[in-house]
Amino acid sequence: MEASQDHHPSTSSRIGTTGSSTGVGERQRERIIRAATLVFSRKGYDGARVEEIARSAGIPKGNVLYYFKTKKTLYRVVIEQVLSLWLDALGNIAVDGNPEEAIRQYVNRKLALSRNYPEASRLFAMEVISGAPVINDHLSGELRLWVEEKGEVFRKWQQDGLMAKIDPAHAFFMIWVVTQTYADFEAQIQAVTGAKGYAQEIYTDATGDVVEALVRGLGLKRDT
Amino acid sequence: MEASQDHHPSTSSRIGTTGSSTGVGERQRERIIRAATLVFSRKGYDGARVEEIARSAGIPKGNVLYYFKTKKTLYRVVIEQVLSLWLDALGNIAVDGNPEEAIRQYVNRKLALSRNYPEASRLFAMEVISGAPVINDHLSGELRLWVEEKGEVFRKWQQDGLMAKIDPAHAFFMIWVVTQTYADFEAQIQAVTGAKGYAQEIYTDATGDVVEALVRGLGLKRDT
DNA sequence: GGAAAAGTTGACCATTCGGTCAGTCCCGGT
DNA sequence: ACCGGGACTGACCGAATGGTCAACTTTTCC
Repeated sequence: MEASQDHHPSTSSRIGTTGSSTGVGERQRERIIRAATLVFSRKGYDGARVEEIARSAGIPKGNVLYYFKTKKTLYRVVIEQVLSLWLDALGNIAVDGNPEEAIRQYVNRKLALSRNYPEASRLFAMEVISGAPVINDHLSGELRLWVEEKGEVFRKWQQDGLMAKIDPAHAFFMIWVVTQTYADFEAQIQAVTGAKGYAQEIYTDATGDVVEALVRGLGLKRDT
Repeated sequence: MEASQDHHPSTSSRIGTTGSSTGVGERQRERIIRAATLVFSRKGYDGARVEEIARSAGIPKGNVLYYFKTKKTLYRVVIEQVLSLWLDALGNIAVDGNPEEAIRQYVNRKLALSRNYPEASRLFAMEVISGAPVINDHLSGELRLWVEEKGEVFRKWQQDGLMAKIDPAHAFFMIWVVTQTYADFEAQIQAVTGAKGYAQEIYTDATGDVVEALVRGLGLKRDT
């Protein structure tokens, strides 16, 4: 909940309302953002059509452009929201406590994220595959710092013999990519497994195995 | 090397030539396919522009449409070529021999693939994230069969206590996604690690760690 | 050498796209 | 009742897009 950078309607008034509704068309804004996330996540920025976003939101195209002056503005807002969701979920990895439990929790948290917001995960993946033209700065800024910081924790664990000696950054890549697979490659997994009730079945089945495999792969031990 | 389904020029004559050049414009065809792979892998089908593909191939747009009647035809050819590359690389996992070595080889083979053909990997990822509208049949057909078949091998290993008890399909997902990360998420990895000579540094550094982590994660043992 | 086939090109067309805009609707305040 | 402004809409515009085509050049084959 942040990231506004546009035009006429925004979080400007909001003070003068009766007190109950938080902004009149604020609902519309979120409707549009939700629809845009969906379309952008499937087609990418260039492939997405404003009118399709509008249709998906159930409103005319003109109305979309009323809230977001340009397609690019809308994309920025959407992807920045997705990114902040992603970064928030990175959260804290408990420095103390035992590594195994810490990572187990972290993995589960990320797994839940891509289960609950698969479109967000896909949009993020799309952006990165496209070369991250929009969020590159965020990646080499905030994310990089986060990795360096948390990487130190990994290094400490490794020195204590509680974690396999893997370049911390690559350990993160491995965790991230594995947890996101089930959202990003849903189509492939669905095709291969022939799953019907995808959301429920797969996640429940896979979660356990995957977490264990990761913990094992990273050689995480319980602090004694 | 197959997959032609278009228009006038194709692998029609080829017999009558002097013997040296295998078709005159056959080079062009491949030029175009290479360029198309690049553009499609960054923008996806809808986002890619025929003219951009043409520019990337260094020829006028009209010439591209001469070899491939429509954008869709070109995309089909390109992605089917990528898919066959992918499926070929699946190759055989040695049924006998020790599991650890078998998977180690398999992972290394896939890792090499995404190092040598990162655009192919990205294009495949894009297609799947978009919902695999074109290759869905292939995935639920050939790929699914392959997984079921090779999954049996995994199950046998598991019964012999040579592999952790993970749903075989998910074991494959894990292997695939980890090996593809370095191609698909290159932008992110580059941003986070600040790597300059990406292609060389990262792959050399990561390969070892990743392979070990996977082998460990899948609980693979050497047959004794 | 010459004609047919294959290859190449820029001009051109219909459609679609992102974005603008004038005008309408709906609301609370006075 | 009336006003003013935010919310909304469909018609519209210029630019870009996928695709066609007729003219032209090159290659192939007898």
